[in-house]
Amino acid sequence: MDLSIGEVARRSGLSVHALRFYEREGLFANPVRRLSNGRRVYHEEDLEWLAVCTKLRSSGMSLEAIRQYVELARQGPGNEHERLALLRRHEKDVEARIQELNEALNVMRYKVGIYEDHLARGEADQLWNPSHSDTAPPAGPERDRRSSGSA
Amino acid sequence: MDLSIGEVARRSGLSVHALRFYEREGLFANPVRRLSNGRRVYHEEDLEWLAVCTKLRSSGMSLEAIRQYVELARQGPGNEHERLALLRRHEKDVEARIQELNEALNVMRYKVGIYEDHLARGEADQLWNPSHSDTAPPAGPERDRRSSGSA
DNA sequence: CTAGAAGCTAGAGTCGGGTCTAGATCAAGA
DNA sequence: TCTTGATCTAGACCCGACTCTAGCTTCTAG
Repeated sequence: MDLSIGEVARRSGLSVHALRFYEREGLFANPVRRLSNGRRVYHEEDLEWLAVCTKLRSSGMSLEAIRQYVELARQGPGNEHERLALLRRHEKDVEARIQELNEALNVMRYKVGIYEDHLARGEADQLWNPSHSDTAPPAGPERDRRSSGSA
Repeated sequence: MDLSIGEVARRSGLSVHALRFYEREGLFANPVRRLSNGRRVYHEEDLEWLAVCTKLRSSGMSLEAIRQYVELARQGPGNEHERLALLRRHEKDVEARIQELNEALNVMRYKVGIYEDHLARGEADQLWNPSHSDTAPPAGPERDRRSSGSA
């Protein structure tokens, strides 16, 4: 039932380096125990916690925020509202980020659409000429006809 | 019509440092000209290009990718397919990123929901007890009843 | 004329999140 | 026994994207 650091690395997708680093940074929910020879011992629940961690990381949550979260959890019951607040705050951040990405996506799709149109019509040589406006995105920053923010 | 670096910084939201840095990195569509005293001169179109740049940046496109893009554009007509490919590639990346964020969001919402439920029922003291399972997210990694990946 | 703001360059520093190295120890198999 | 491979620690290094500093010049208002 005991897992070596190598095994955990393999199964979590993190490197052994990263695992030791996470430990130093206080990111483990339970302290990592050692064998008498000094080697680290992990268990299934560490893997589960790491899975949660990497999910949070993949959403852009900083190691610092994760550390705060585990610290609250380690203090035991009584601070659930704080933990909830922390999660909710990050939830808002992620929503905002998705929003931002979608906006950028709109701009890019607009530009891609223009490229495709012009290429399809064989007008590509006109397209890259400054003073030929093609850049105003749906709700973009360009304001009139004579601009070359293109490319 | 000429703009100083300070003016451009103010209007673009980038710092003067960043503007000089971007220039060194070859991110300007047109080379930045200088006054006889050595000072940089910008124009409206630079501002427009910077707006596009910052939009791409905000979507996570690296300066390196942006540099590749402007280099293609600077080479003039003939490589439109490459530019299109570059944009499309990044579009795919952004879509994947949004997907990833949404997945993390689902996990977080699931956890937040649990916190709320239990808090509402005043069962908070039970909630943080390992061996009390509450963590399996909609399609998460946990596989059975006896785990403590919680917190 | 002078102070202060703004610009210039080259290069150093920062920060987050790891990654890698050196040098030592330890365990298992041929 | 000897080798191979996994592990250990402390600490150096990396990368991207800036940010800031030092030391100097140049413009502008009073």
